[in-house]
Amino acid sequence: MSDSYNPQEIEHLVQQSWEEQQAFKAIEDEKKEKFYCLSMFPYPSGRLHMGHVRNYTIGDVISRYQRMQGKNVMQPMGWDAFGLPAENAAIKNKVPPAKWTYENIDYMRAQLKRLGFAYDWGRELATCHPKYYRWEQWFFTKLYEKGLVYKKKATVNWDPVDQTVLANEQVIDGCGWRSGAVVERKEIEQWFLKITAYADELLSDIEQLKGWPDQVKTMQHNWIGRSEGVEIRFDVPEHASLSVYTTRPDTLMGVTYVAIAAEHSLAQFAGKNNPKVREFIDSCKQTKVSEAEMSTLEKRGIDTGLFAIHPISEEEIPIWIANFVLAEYGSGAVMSVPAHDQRDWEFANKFGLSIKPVIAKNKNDAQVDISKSAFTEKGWLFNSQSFDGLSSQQAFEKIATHLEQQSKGSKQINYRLRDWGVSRQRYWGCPIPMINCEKCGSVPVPESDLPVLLPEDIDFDGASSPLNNLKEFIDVECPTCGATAKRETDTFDTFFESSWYFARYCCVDNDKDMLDERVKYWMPVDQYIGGIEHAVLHLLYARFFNKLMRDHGLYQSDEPFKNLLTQGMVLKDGAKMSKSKGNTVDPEALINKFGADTVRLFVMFAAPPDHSLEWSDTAVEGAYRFINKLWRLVQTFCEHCTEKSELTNSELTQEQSNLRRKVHETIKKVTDDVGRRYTFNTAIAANMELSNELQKFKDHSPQGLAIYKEALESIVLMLSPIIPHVCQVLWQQLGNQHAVHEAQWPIVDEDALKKDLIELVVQVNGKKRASISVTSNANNQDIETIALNDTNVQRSIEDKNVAKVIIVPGRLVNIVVK
RNA sequence: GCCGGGGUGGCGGAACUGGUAGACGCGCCGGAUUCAAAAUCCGGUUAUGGAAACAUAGUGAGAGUUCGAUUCUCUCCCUCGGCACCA
Repeated sequence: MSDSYNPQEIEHLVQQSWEEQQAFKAIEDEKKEKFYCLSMFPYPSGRLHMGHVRNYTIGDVISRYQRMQGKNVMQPMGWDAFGLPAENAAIKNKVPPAKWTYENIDYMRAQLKRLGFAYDWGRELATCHPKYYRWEQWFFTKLYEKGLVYKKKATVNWDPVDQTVLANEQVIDGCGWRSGAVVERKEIEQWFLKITAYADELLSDIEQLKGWPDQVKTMQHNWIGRSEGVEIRFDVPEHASLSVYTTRPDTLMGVTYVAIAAEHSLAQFAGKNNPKVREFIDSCKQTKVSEAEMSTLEKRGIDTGLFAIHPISEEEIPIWIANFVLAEYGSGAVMSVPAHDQRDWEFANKFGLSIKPVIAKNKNDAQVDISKSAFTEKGWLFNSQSFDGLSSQQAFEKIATHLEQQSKGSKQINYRLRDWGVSRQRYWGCPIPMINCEKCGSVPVPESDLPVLLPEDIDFDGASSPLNNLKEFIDVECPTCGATAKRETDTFDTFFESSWYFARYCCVDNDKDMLDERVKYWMPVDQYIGGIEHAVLHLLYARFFNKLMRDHGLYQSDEPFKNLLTQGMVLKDGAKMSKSKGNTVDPEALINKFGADTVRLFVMFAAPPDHSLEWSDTAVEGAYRFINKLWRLVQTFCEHCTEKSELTNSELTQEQSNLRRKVHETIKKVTDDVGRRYTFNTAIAANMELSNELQKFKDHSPQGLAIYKEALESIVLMLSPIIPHVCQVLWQQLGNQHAVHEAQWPIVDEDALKKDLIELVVQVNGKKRASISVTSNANNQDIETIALNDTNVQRSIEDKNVAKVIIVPGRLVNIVVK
C-alpha cells in the first residue's frame, strides 16, 4: 500500500484492464441520453505533437466527465490521411506515400493508446482507405447529377520548370520551393462545388449555433460576407459591356475610371496591340494566388487606352488594369470612386487620375474635404445631376431604380464566399470519379464501377502526379458511348474527406451504404474540439457538407456540431510549435519520463483550453509533484484508517466543518469549471487548494477520518477525467470495487456550505482600507455602523464628510467621502 | 491590406455578471529534516518606502464613463491565428 507512485507500472495495468473490459465501446441505446464527443482527427505526420496531446486530452476530459454524468458517450478517433506531407516524405525517403502513411498511423495509434484516451477503437477510420473514400466518390457523382458540381477555369501557382502546380505553401518569395523558378499564375480547368447555393442558409443557421464561440461565428459571418448592392453595366464601344458590382451606387456620379483584373478579357485585348500593356499583364502573373499576397502588393496599374461609357452621364471613362483587382471575385472589374474610397483615392493620386467628390458630410453642402484621404462615410449627394440633395440611402434606391428602368443595372445580393474548388493536381488524394470523353464530355463513373482505386504501388519523384503517366489508370471506356476516353487524374482537396468523417464514425462498418440509421442516434456531435486555425475553412465546409447530406436524405440534422471548443495553439518561445520552425517538444519523451497522467495534467493546467499555451519544461515537474502529493495523501489515510469510518450527523468541530465546507465549495466550483466553463486549469487549481488544506488536517478521530475520506474521494473523482490512471488506482485503494470511470460525479451538499460569519471588504472612495467580519444575516444598517467604526476606516475618513455608503451584499462596503 | 483573438509579477496564469488585482503552479530566497544529497515539509516572494503597522504606484499606451474599471467606450502600439492549394 505504501509503495511510491510508479506511473509506468500503474498506467500499463489500468490500460490493460480497460482494453479487456472494452470499457469505452459505444453502443446505441435509445433509453440512454447520448453524448457524441469528437476531437478533430490528426494528419498522420509521424509522431504526435503537443497540439495533438492538448486537443485529445480536452476531448477525453469532457468525455469522461459526461460518462460520470450518466451519458452514453461515444468518442471515436481516426486519420485524416491524404495530403501533401506524404508526397514530400515520399520524395525525401523514397517510400511510397501509402506505406509511409500506414506506418505513421500504426505508430501514432500506439502513442494515443499510451496516453490513455477513452476511445472506441472499433470505430477507427482512415480517409486514405477505399472503404472510406469510395463513399465520397459516390456522393460526388450524386451531387453532379443534382447540378451542384461544375467545371470552370481557375488560377493556380504554376512552376514553369517542374511543370507542376504548387500549393501556396510551396511558393517561397515568389519562387518554386524545389526548382527555384519564378512562379506564374496560370488558369486551368477545375471541379467546383456550389457552396454559394447554400450561402444564405450557412449564414442564417449561424444563429442556431448557440454552443459556438462568438469569435468563430463572427469570422464565418464575415467570410460569407453577404452584401446588398447594385450590379451596373458600363458599355464599352466595339466590345462586350463591362459589369461591376458596388455596394455604394450613391457614389456612381463620382466614378472617374474603371479598374479591371489582368486576367479580364478586355485586358487581354488591350495587350494584343500594346507591348507595354502586355508587359504589365505579364508582370501581374508573378504573384501568388492568395488574397493576403494580392492585397499587400504595391498598387500598380496601366491605362488600357479603352473607354467605358458612364451609364448616367454618358461620359467616356478610362479603363485601367490594376494588379489588386481579383479576377475570381465578382466580374473581375470595379468602378472606381477616388473621392469616396480610400484605395481608389491612393491609386488616383499615384497615377494622376481625376477625382470627383459627390458626397458631402452635411445636407446642402456642395463640398467635402478630400485633401488628406477619401471621404468614405455616407452623407448627402452633390455634383450628381438630378440626384443632388438626396441622402446616400435615398440615392441608393433612386439610382438603382433609374438603372433598372434603363436596363443598365439591377439590385443584387452578393457574397464574398466563392464556390469551393475541389480539384488538386496531386497524387496522394481521393481520385475524382469522372471520365472525360471527347464526344460526351465529362461523365461520372457509374456506381457499379466505384470505387475508383488510387494505385498505391507507384514510383514517386515529385515532379508531377504519377497518375498522369499511368496508362492503366487513365485509359478507360466512356461509360456512355463506349469510345476510348481518359480518366480524370485530379484528386480531391483533403478538406473533402474531413467534411463528413464525423458522420461516418457512426457506422464505419457499413459496406453497403455511406450512412445508416445509427447516424440518426449519434448526430449531431455534442461537443467538437479542435484548433482555432480551422475557424473558417474546415468548419464551414463541414457545415456545408452536412447540409448536402441532409438534403440527400442521409439524416436530418441541419448542423453537424452542437457545441464547439476552439483550442489555442501550443507555443514555444512565443511561436507555434511546428516542424518547419524546429521548436517542437516530443510528448513521447515526457510520457516515458513522467507518465501519461503528468503530461495530461500539465497541458490542462497550464492555460485555459481556448488560449494559446506557452510550453515550459519546469512546470511539467510541478504537475508530477502534485500527483505524488495526492498519492501520499491517500497512503497516509490508509495507514491511519484501520476500521471503517462513517460520517455521522453528530456535531462537528470547527476544524471539521471548515474542511467539509471547503470540500463542497470545491465540488461546486469544479463542477461548474468542468461542466459549464471548460476552464480545466481553474478546476485543477481548486483541487490543489483542497489538497493543501487536507495536508494540514491532522484529526485522526473516526469523525475526522470520515471527513478526510470524503475529501480524498471527491478529489479522486474530480480529477479522474484528467488523470484517469492514477485515480483508478487510488479509487481502489480507498476501498471502492467498481471502476472510477463508471462512478458518479460527486454532488454538492448545500448544508455543508453554510457559514455563520462572512468577511466584507471596506473601501473608502474605492480604495480598500479594511475588512470586517459580520454575521451572514446582518442588516445594512449594522454593517454600515461596523464599517464606519473600524479604526483603519476612521483614520482614512478623518475629518471628511461621508457623502454616501454603498453596500454590495456579501462582498463589500464602499464609503464615499468628500 | 481585410477578418478574428490576445497583452496582468521573474514565468504560466486567476479575478466568471463593473466590486479585495496577482488564486493555483513554476522559479527564486530563507528555514526544518539529513553525515551529506535527493525527495519532502514550513515560511517569504508586484514595485517603492518602512523593523512593522501601513502608505503610494500598479493589469501594453493615452483618454472617457462610474462611488468603484484587468472588466465597458474611443484612439493608438505590439503580438498571434485565418485569408480559399499546409492541415
